[in-house]
Amino acid sequence: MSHSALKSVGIKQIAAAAGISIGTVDRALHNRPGVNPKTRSRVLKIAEKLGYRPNLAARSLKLNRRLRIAIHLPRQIASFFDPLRDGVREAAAAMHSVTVDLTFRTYPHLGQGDRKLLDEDLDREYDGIVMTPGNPSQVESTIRRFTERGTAVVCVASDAPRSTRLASVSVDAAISGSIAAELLGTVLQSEGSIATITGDLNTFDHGEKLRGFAATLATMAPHLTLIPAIETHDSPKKAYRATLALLKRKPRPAGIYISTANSLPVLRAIDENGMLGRVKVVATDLFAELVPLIESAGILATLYQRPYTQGKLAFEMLCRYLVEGIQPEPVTRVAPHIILRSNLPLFLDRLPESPTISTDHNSSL
Amino acid sequence: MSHSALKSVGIKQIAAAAGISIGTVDRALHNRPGVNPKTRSRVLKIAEKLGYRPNLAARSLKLNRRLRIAIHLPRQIASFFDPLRDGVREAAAAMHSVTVDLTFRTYPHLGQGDRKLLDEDLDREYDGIVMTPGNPSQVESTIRRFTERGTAVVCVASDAPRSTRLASVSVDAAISGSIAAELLGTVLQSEGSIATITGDLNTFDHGEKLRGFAATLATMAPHLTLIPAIETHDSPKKAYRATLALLKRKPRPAGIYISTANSLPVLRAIDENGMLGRVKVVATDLFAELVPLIESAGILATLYQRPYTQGKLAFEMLCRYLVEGIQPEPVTRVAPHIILRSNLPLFLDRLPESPTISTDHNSSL
DNA sequence: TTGAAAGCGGTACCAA
DNA sequence: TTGGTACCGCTTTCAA
Repeated sequence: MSHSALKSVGIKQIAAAAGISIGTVDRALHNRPGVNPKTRSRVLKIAEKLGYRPNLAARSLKLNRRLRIAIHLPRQIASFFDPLRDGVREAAAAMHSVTVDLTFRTYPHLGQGDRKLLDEDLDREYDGIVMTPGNPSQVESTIRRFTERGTAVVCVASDAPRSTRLASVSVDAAISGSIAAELLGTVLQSEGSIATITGDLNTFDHGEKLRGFAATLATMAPHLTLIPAIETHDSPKKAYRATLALLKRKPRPAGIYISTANSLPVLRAIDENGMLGRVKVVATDLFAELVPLIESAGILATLYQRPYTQGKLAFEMLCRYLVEGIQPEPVTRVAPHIILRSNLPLFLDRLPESPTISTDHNSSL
Repeated sequence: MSHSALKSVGIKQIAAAAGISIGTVDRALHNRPGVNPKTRSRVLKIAEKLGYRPNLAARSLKLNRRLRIAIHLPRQIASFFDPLRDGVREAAAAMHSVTVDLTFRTYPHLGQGDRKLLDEDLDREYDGIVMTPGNPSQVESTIRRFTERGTAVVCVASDAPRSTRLASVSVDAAISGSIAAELLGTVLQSEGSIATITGDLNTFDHGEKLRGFAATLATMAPHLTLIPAIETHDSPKKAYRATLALLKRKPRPAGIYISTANSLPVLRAIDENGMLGRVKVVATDLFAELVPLIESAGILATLYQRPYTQGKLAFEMLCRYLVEGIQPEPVTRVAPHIILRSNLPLFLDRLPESPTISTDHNSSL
């Protein structure tokens, strides 16, 4: 099995072994036209036997490729998408074999202007695109047109499972919901009702979270009753008002699961009612304003979706595919981190410090 | 700030701009002897202005380096160190710019034969070593001798903070302990006592875990009393007997924190006393036998130390340093994953399937 | 102190 | 269908 590759074999040694020229070896190895089938199979066999591994440094030196990749993400919610962009940038900077042209394209909200911006880029001949599908049914056709033109599309943060995207990277949304249910079920040991607050149930990720939450609550915490989900559509005002209404219910909900990173208005409403720490809250993601609330046990836990890691993984996949032709796993599910009071310090250095205004821009690496 | 690097600048462009030859440019850029200081500074300035980034593909093609790296790890506990080795292998396989010669060196237990094996490798001229320090004071001198000979040492899974190691990668042990304390403190709401079971308090990692556990228990769960720690020194028999003795105490401990991956004998003893699920247990790491116990709520949670990630990170650091000369962060702390019933499925695919017998071997990539 | 040139291992083009 | 060769950007050796 193991080849003592003390002297690495190249096309030269293959050519010598086959008694032909390196040009022919190259053509054979790459299925290029104009090679005698017999020669070809002989070359392939020798290459296999010698354990030939192409020297990627030499290849990339010669080809000197440029990869044009567009990153289509919403500006909101910045505490999530900014680090996601950082992850992409970091991964791009680590690419040694290729020059990567990154173009960041930014639209206001999930599902708000995303499609228009994508359409603008249709004829810009990108090699690949990283994007977050808001409402999948609205972007499926656009994704299809990209892939038909040879642009590989990777979904990040949410998925469009029925589209022609190459791959997707996101947290396992159903399990995120399950974790929230288990945590609330463990802490709340007597009967009570539980509310859930989400962004938009049409977004695949959001819907999955609530399905997972409901399922686990039913099995692991049957003493807790689930109140129908509230959709805020990323509107702080709506979220705030809905929470106020929630807290007026009789009986008052014992716990709340906020499945979007947009949790501040909800928490403000809870705080103003003096219920912080009394209503048990599981939030989503991490940003500066959440830190004191976790430290003071104002919220029970937050499920950190590791945006940086997601961006990095999505980009790495896309590049491996474009450069080496390696087909990625269609679905990669990142495990969310459960952030409690005790392990919060581990995550503080990943907080985006200053909420800088990010504008569309182009960076060449 | 941003250079429109549309045509990437190389030493050729610098040479042209300076009106000299590429040979001199190279010498100037690399601080090689025999360059007029004035010429040198002029070259550096131009390189800076042009935003010169060396073409790593060309460099590695020319240099065609081989990196010799030894991986010194214990065989036990395999469920931890096997995936750690996999992480190293994976990272090595992903190295494109260099040929990596990996040599795996394996000794029975942490702190048992590690030093002898290291000494054997002293004059083998490795470029780097990845190792787990058992008792730091015992390996510090060996680490020093390696670094003096120009072999970079990276510690993984535990640290030897006072040694001359280049860097260390491990979970944040103190916080692992804190998490365990917080979980037990949340679930156990009435008064009671808590036991801790560890490997060897001399191992940096183990000591830190217990310190973190004790500190957090005192502040976040003052209703729980801490029983003095039990050291098992990786002996299953000792662990089993100590647990039996523990369960005979009056009052019986309400919770147990097992801070080593060697938890099976403890759990067996608990099970045989019919106390599984009644005594709340927080374990460490993940392996096949633990899975049904988590699924059935026989244990509360396990703190997964992500051995695969640790191995990958340690190796990547070492290589970045050896290849690009980039000084790594001296200390990298990985956040442990809190595995509960609900998120267990996310981690099952990382389980080592068949406990294959691993022998020392050499693999060339 | 500097310049000129040979190659590292592939790819691609032109000639046979 | 094949062989020969220039070239990618950098390092290194030899000559000036």
